[in-house]
Amino acid sequence: MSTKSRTTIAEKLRLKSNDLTAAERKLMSALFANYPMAGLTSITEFAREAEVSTPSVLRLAKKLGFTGFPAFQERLRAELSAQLQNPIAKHDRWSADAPDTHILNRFATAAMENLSGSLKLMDHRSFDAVAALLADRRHAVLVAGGRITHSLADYLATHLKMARPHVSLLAATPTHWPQALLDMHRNDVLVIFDIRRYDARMLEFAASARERGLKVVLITDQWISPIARLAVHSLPLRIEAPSSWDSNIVLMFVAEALVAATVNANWPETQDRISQLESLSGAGRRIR
Amino acid sequence: MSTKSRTTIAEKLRLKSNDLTAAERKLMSALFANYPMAGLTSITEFAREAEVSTPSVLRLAKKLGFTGFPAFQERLRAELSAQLQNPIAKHDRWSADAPDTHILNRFATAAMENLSGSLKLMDHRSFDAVAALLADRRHAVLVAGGRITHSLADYLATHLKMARPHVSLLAATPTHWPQALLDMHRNDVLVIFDIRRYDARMLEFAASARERGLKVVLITDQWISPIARLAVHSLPLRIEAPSSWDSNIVLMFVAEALVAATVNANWPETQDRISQLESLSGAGRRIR
DNA sequence: TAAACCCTGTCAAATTCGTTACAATACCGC
DNA sequence: GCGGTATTGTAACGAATTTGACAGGGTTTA
Repeated sequence: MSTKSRTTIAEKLRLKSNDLTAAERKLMSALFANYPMAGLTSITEFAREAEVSTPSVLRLAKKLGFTGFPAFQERLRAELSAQLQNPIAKHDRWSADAPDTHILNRFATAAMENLSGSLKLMDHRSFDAVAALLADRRHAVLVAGGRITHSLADYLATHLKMARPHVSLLAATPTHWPQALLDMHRNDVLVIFDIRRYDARMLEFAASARERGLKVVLITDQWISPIARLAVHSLPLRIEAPSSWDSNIVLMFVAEALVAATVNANWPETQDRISQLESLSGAGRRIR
Repeated sequence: MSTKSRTTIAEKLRLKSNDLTAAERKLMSALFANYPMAGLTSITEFAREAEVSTPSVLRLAKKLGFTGFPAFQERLRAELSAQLQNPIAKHDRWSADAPDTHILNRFATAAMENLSGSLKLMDHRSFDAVAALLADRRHAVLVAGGRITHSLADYLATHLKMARPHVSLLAATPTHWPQALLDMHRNDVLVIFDIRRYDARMLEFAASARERGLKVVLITDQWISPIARLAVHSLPLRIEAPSSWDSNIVLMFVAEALVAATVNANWPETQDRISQLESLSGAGRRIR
């Protein structure tokens, strides 16, 4: 991306260190003492820190080729920002020979940004709390999704069913929703996927579920569905994509991570359950 | 060092995330997208970045308990400064404060490796060829998935249906499969998701489809399903995960990218189709 | 030693920033 | 529907910052 990686301010300073004046050296050493944070305050404070006058700071900035102090500061910020980026974010080329503009690469970049953005947005303690709810076998779990997210709900339910009993998937058709609540009881868990174009009927359903005493867990986007107010835990995620639709990859990411956490929480029983499942389905039909 | 480790702004935000207003969420999201640098510019620029007004920024700062924006900013700088001092904090930037061993971070790493591995494994020309097949409206498309991948097939079919006509999803139950072929003709396209624990019945089904003259497209894992021998195009992907199951995130990635490519290939018609869809579903029921 | 030059700080003008007050809008319950 | 509350943006004000002009002081060179 940024093939033209310009020299950093630190380098520039070292290069020019020989023809710096006394006041400028003071500034340089003050900056290096706490690089680059010292330069990110106001020009006044930076000057006071280095015990020089404000115009001296300005002169240094101009000497380094900037139009003014704000420009100098912006460069410092950019440097730091680049340095803070995820190591993984620094990919040169995703797909060996496809151009950067190829849709695969554009999607890969978006997916990556969504993923790291989501991890920053999401509270890992909420995640742990949700995983704990899902791991508690005393209470049933119902998984719900809207028009787009129904297949995600399906995915989560399918995997959860392998890990524990009493897991069900809410039907795709709203007319069947009320009866789903019939078999759910107080403190059972309802996991809802709801992303923008928030579904009004899903909100109503969540409200009835909550009235019945269910614990509502919400997996939503960065704009956060109104269901959040009813939920005991909300996991907000980033879902932007370079297309007409959003990308639901991070939803699946969370679904998989939740399943893994659930499995880990109760490994012995789960292992037993899985091996039983193996023998049951293995007996049914032999491959090849 | 930080004996008085006060809560970070990131934590404060997450704690309050449930009673933030829409504008405040925009700010939160913008801040996390580039944390904490986004908040270290002027209030004006930060507001513009998040697409809210400057007073909204101020209100958020006050809501978090600061006397004003400069106080808020100073705290961000202090955090950053502390973080830069200890190198350990640097790497663990995935989920702001979760340890590297946390399952979220382990999964994120795996997902990224799978993604970049898949892009290297996959030939982008095959991808383009598949996208072209899906974009050709003269031929119908049938999407199929096995026990685990059925929800992925569902996902792809749901999105493809929005982009073009004549898309169907193969039922989850194998007994219904034969009749699905009845309505398919020569040169129609069959997209199959098949990952390890390859399904023998799916192989049979692919064989009959091919006999009938369908073009089989396979989306599979790095060990490559036997269906590949019958397929005109195969997209092999990496699906390893730090859990008992594989990760199907990259399958969804490919599904989304294929949809985007299909849409792009035929934008005018698709746009028309989507707006028709909008008005139809809007007319059908009014929200609230 | 004196003059020329460079460096540095003080001061004030211009700009930008942060803040407050107020009005418009959206949202909610009845 | 309708009134009340909450939320958001616009506009204006005061404060702080940035910048340019100027003058004092130090150093070098003839």
